[in-house]
Amino acid sequence: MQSFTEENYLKVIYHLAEKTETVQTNAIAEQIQTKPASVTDMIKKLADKGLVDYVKYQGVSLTEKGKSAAIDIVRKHRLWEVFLVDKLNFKWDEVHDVAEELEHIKSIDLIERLDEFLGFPKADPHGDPIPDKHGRFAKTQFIKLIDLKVGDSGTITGVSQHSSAFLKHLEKLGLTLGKQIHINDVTDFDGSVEILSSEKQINISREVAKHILISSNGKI
Amino acid sequence: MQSFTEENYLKVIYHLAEKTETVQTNAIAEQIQTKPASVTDMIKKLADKGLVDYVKYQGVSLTEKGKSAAIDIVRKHRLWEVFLVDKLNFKWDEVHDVAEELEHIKSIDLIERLDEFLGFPKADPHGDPIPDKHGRFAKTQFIKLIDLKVGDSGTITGVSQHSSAFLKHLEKLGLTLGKQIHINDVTDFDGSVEILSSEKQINISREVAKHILISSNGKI
DNA sequence: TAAAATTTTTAGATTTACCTAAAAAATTAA
DNA sequence: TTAATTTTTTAGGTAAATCTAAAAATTTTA
Ligand SMILES: [Mn+2]
Ligand SMILES: [Mn+2]
Ligand SMILES: [Mn+2]
Ligand SMILES: [Mn+2]
Repeated sequence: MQSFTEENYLKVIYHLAEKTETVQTNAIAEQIQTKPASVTDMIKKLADKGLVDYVKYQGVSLTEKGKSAAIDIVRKHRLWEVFLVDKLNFKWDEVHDVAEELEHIKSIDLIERLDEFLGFPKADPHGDPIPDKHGRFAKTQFIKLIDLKVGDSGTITGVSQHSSAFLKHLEKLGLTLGKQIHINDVTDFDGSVEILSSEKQINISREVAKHILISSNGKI
Repeated sequence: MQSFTEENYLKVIYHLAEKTETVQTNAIAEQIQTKPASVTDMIKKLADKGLVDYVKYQGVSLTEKGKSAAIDIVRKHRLWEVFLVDKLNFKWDEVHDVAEELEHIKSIDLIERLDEFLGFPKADPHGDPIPDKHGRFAKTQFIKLIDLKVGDSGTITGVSQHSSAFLKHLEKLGLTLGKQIHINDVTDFDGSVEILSSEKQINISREVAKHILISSNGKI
């Protein structure tokens, strides 16, 4: 069994490993909001427990055991987010911090029953996939909105930025999960994107377009 | 804001104070499963924070601030227990340990929304009253089953022992919350009680009878 | 490839919540 | 009302998770 703190390290390493094979001390420190020296200490501890592979100065990666522990925490986090949105009527920008706490509750029974209560959801309120109880989940193939071409269309199925500010902004623009969009134009001047959604013309900045994930249904 | 550990101390002191005005160091140690020396340390800390009144060698009591913090934790504990039983189909003997963890989740919003989702319940699965958001709740006037006389009858509305073994035993006897009971006889030999419930004759030991709480409707 | 910059680790402290052992105070019994 | 017992506190220490400052390794730049 891992401590609250160890679990947070595992989860952060797991997410960082989605970008780079081996994860750097400084990157972990930034995510955990702690100092690199503290990260080194904890990495050693996790290595002793067989949860990460670690070579001094070379970065860390999760072992199978560590990865499975991390996925378990991700599963809990996302299921709790679904609970908060579907059952307690939280907005999608309000759930992350509470889920950060709830994900550490230790009870296998609890999470299996919660999963059932929620109807075995496949994705959380931000479109992220929810691993099943064996840690299995489909690797979703999303395209960033920014990478679509003029004339392409698709459905918003995820976001790659979970900050409240960003999510509130999308909400205001009406760009929520499940919405159909069509690329009308890309502005030469600033790279901003003109899209059509729910029969409305919306202009979004490059920065916003980068973090909207689309399951494309190709050209109309 | 209190730490997880401080919250546990406050809650334990609150419950112990229901029996004795001022709470002893050893009593706290036993509940928290720790050593008296550790309790003394923590009591000093709580006193510094203005959560308890403490005179060396004289025991502790909660200040208004401490009491309100304790009631807040009790509220959370009991609401989560209702959630586990009503929504996730846990049995009444399975919820306590999970609720011990859930009660420490920090989010005012979460607990208010949970309360609403559950329909503002007034009592938890063991019949214990749930304080409202201002910490107010009716002091329930229960009578112990053991204190009833032959010929009395009433409704089971609570238990004063929350161990899984005890609750499972009651379940098996069919003595759950809301059940009507009638005292048929008290055995001279061992003080065991003959009761009538759901048209069945049941014999319960003194020990069991001590921990069943009845809202009496007097003699039939 | 040597110097500079960056990243990572070590060394030594700190804080929180514990512990054991021994001293002190309070309570109970003789 | 002493003596014995019990309760509580103090003193001194430990483990987990932090920190700062400085040293060491690696990477980048010139
Ligand atoms: Mn989240
Ligand atoms: Mn999410
Ligand atoms: Mn309980
Ligand atoms: Mn209860």
